[in-house]
Formats: sequence, structure tokens, C-alpha cells
Amino acid sequence: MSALQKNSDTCGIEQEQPGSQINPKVHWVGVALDVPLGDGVFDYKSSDPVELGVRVIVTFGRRKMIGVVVSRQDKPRIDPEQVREIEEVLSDIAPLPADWLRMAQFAAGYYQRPLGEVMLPSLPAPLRKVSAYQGKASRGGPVARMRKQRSPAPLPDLTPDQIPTLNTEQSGAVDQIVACNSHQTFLLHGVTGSGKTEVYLHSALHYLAGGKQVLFMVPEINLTPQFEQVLRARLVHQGGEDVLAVLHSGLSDGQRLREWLRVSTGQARVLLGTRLSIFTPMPHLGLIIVDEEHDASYKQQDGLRYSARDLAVWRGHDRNIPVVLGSATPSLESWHHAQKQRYTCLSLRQRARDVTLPHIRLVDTRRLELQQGFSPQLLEAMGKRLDAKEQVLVFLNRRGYAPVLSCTSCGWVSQCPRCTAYTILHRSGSAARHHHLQCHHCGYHARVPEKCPDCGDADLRPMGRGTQRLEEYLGECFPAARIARIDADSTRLKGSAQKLFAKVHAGEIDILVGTQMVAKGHDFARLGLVGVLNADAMLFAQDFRAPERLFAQLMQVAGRAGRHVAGGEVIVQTDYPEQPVYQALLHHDYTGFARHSLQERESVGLPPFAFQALLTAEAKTIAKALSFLEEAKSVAQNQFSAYMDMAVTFYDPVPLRVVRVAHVERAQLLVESTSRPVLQAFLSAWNPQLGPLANQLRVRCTLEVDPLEI
DNA sequence: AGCACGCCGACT
DNA sequence: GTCGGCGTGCTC
Repeated sequence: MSALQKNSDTCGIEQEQPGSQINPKVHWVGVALDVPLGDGVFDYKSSDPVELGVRVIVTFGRRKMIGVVVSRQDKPRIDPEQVREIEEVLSDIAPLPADWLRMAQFAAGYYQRPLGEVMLPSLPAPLRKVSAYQGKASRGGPVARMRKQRSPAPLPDLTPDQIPTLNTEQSGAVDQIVACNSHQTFLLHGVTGSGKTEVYLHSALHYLAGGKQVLFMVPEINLTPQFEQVLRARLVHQGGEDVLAVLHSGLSDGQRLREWLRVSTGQARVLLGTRLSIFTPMPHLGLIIVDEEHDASYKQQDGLRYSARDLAVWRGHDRNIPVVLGSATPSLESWHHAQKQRYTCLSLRQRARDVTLPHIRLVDTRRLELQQGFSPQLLEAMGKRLDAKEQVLVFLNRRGYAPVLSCTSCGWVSQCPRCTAYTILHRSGSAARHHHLQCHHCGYHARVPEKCPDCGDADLRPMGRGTQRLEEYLGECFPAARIARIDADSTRLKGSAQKLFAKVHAGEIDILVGTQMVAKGHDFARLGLVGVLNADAMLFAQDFRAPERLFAQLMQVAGRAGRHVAGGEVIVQTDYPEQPVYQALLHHDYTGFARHSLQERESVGLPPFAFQALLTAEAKTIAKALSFLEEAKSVAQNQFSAYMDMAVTFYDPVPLRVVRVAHVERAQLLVESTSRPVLQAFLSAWNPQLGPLANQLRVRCTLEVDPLEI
């Protein structure tokens, strides 16, 4: 270092001497920038050495950007004349740590995205915006400004909850998790009420006591306040007010930065967050917990399409620490790993608290006359529960008033002008006539026509039912009952979901109508009955994972019943009671369902017995989208035939089920292999060709690795 | 992705 | 005469 210093101190003088060969030492570095080009790393130079993981301000094209230094090299990869100087080295935070860089590199490679597109969006916005550092409002930069801010008012003292004693299964699970001083992935399998949370807490406390940090992931923002209460009450005594940090997409930029800094400096010991929290640097990370690991929310559906659960396992392996995946209905991927002994299965078979499993009843609706979708059995059961002052939950995975408006005389149906989809009838005001049509794909809104646009007939009728219509009908059936609806519409405003749930908890609601939003996490004390309508629609969705998703959802919604009320009941209306998914549900038999499903998947070579990637194309016409995919396929088959011999297989390009959304037509091509490394190697070779080809053919394309929905 | 340059339609 | 439409080309 001192020799280097001396060199650069004197070279200026020496250069002026004629014939001198000594030049100032130039440091060439690779900087990751959030630009969807090539590998996302661009060469820059600096007269001073720059550490890896440091953020820098550079000029790229005509604009200034913040990037992360990811490599140091002897010479640039392009003509040195083209390489520009780093403008400013930011030192307001410590360099991003090596393990963070490794995970970003892995994610970029695995998900086939440029490195900068992985790294920069995962940082809090103020740390990646040039305007936070340069210009009028930048005084001192965002980190300095944050330090000047008054710290938030101390939280009220929480008395710790009664700490429940663990049963033998729970303490056995905790023992295994805390005895593990290297990497191991645990699959904690236990039905609702079996006390997974206590296992998480006891394990977390053990690692905290050892000076470690714990990353605790939950699927959705909705679930963070609940867990936050529990964690705070139980952990504050371990490490003071500062122990807990919370991270999710609902925070403001400033709050997000504050929490990120508290965790990455090691000040906060527990990070509770949604999928994005997997990208937070944690210097003392000792344990990762992924609750409801099967939940699709762990998969990001745009930009970098990563699975936070899979990255959690990778990160745990990389840091050589344990990872706990918990679920009552594990994903078949995780279950399969456990069967193959790659994960350690920890089963909680007893219900920890004084609760019984709800009784499941399948109502065969084939021969029944339904009233607004309700069977007589369900209505009768609801009446009884309401008389007994118990709460009832009606579950229907379809929001709005009716899924389509139709003309009784000519057969016209309400369709979206921008999409190949029906517009959904919604009720916007309390008055029955205040309806409008809405497209759930593009957000298109329209007034309800007074008469049929095709034939002029005035008799337009709503066909089918959504949650709004159920709510209306139940109001007529049970006029004395207090009814609430929880779906994306009724919870659109910030905080309204919390308010609605609070009313249910306070016992101010008798009947709750809801979509899948009500299935997750919430524990309703007086809930005695759950009615499930139109589950068959979920079963016959196009996707091969539909039964798995349906089973998880039904188990979860069933878990809402009878957590506290003895003799809780679930009524599922179906035309196909003999389907394995319903039969397994009847017996609360996850294991049997998983065995059956895995056999089926194996026999037809679907995940987890195969690995998939999905290439989606968007264009003005479906023909263009399809021909791009055909072209991409033949590029693969001609140039990379070696991979075809190594069990990479192609399906045919097909239009998406909803072909057109917002005037854009979409098609997809599925690629599959029985070997993950082979698929990875193939994708790495194929992917660089796709961008230019798409450009040339006027098509937008995205490549998704491990797609959840196909 | 941005951000420019560039070449054709209706407006003070 | 110019303001502005978005086609296409480049960015270490």
C-alpha cells in the first residue's frame, strides 16, 4: 500500500520528465449498473484503488448512475479509450459485504438477469439515486440526513405473553435446529395450531443469545403486523428495543432505508420481512426462517423473477447456517427434498394447544338446486352457527359482483375492448343500481350499458357470482347478521384490511365473506364454520400445480375454523367429491396427498422431477409473438443441439390462455430438463441470443426460471 | 431502460 | 414556419 501511495505521489513529477516510462497507476474496475444490457457490468477506471462492494457514481451514456464495484481487473474488457473515470466513491455506508455480492452473482446467473439489475433494485431507493447525493436537496446524502433525524418515539412496554411450554415434538424440533452448527435445511411440517411459531421463536432466541442475527420471512405484508407483535413481545427482553427490524414493500423509502441500515450494521438482530428482505446484508446472520414456505408470494412475478425461499436455502448453504422452512402444506418441491433426505423433516403431529381439527364435509352439488351458489346444507349449517353466536366464514376466490354481464336474448357478454377477457360486474356504491364493469387484467372501467349493445334488449343479467353478490344475498338470508367482506376491493385503501380484520377479531362481525386474502395467517377466535364455494374452478385451472395450490388453500382456510371453538366445521361444495384433493382434505391427509401427487408428477416428468424455464413473448400480434418463439426454438435446436441430446426438451410455442392484455398479445415456450445444471448451462448459452432476436422481431421477451404458473 | 437524434403532421 | 409524434440507436 505504501509503495503504491509513493508511486502515485511522485508520478506526476516524473511524467513531466522527458523519456519517463512511469505512468500513474490506473485501477480498472467492473461496476454493476441497473441497465438491462449484457451482463450488467461496465468497466470504469480510477486513479485510486477501489474496494469491492463499494457504491460509486459514474457517467453512463448521458446520465449519471449509482453502481456497485463488483470486480477489479488488470485491463478493461473493451477498448481502454472508451473507459470513463469513476466520478465519486460513496463511503456513507460500509462496502456491501462479500456474501451479499456472492448471492447477487448467484441470483443473476441462476435467473439469467444482468448483475446490475439484481443488485441495485435490491438496495433501498435513496442508496441508488444520484439525486440523493448530488444537487440541491442532497445535503450530506440520505444516510447522514437519516442520522440527523430524531429517532422514533420509544414503543410502549410490552409485557411478554405467557411463554407456552413446548410439547415433546416441539422441543425435539427446537433441539435439532439449535444443535446444528453448520448448514442444514429443516422442513418443519405441522398443521395449523401445531405450534410452528413457538418452534421458530425458541430457535430464534437460541441464536440471538449466541450473538447471531435471525432472518424471519413471511409471505405478505398483511402478516407482518401480527408477527411483529409476537416477536416484539417475546424478543425485546432479549436484546432491547432495537432488536427488531421490519422490511416490506409497504414502507416509505425513508423507513425502508432506516430498517435496512439497522440490520446491515448489525444493530437490529431480527429482521422480519417479506421476500425482498432476503437481499438485506446481515453481518451476523445465524438462522433463516421461512414461514409458509409453500406460498407463491415468495416468488417475485416481475423484474428479477426470484424465489426468496430458494434464495434463502442458497444463502443458508453459502453462509453455512441452518434454514427452517415451515408449512402445514409444504410445496411438493420441498417435500420431495425431505423425502430424499436432502432436507431434515421435523413433523409436528400433535396439536399444541387445546384445539381439535375441524370436521370436513363435502357437499356433492351435482344433484342439488343451489340458491345463489349456496347448498341447502351450507345455509342450514350457517343458521345454526349464527344462532350459537359463532362466526361463519364464506370463502370464494372470485371478487366483484358477477364474473360477466350477459344479454338474455342474443347472448352478448361484457368483454374488455383491450383484453381477451370478460369485464367483471362490480358494485361501486351501496345502491343496487350503482354498478360498473371492470377488467381484472388491465383495469379498464366502463359504465353498465342500459341495453344490449348488440341487439338493444334491456334484459341484461349478471351471470355467476363474486364476493359482492354473496354478501348481498347473505344480507337477505340472514338480516340480523353483521356481514363483512374482505377482498382486494374492500381493502384497497391503506390500513382498511387491518381495520376489517380488527372488527372480525373484536366479534363485531358474524359472517365474513372473502377471497384467498382471508385464508392467510389470521386466527379468528369465534369462527365455527367455513363454507367453500366454487373450489372446482381452482381445481380445473390450466396449471399442473392447481391441485397442489387448491389443497394448500383449503387446508389453510380450514385451519381458520375451530382454532378455539370446539367442533369447528368446514363445508366444501363440489361437483367432484371423489377427486383426490378433496378426499385428502376430508382426512386432513397432507402426506397422502403429497405421495399421490409426487407419483403423478414423476410418471409424467413434471417438477420436482423436471426443471423448467418459460420464455414469454409479447407483441402487437399473436403471430409475431409465436414466430419469435419458433425462431428462438430453432436457434436452440440448431446451435445448441448438444443440449438437446442431454435431455433438454422443448414444448411448442402456445398463446397464453388470456392471449391479449391491454392490446398486447402473448405467447410462451416451455423448456424442460431432468437436470438442473444442464438446463442452467443451456439457458446461459441461449439467453444472450434472445435479446437481439427479440429486438429484431419487434417483440418483448422474458425468460423465467422455475416458473410457478405455466 | 433512458435519452438522444431524426424526420413527417397540425398549430401559435 | 415550429411543437411534437415515436422509430432506431447507443450507452463502459
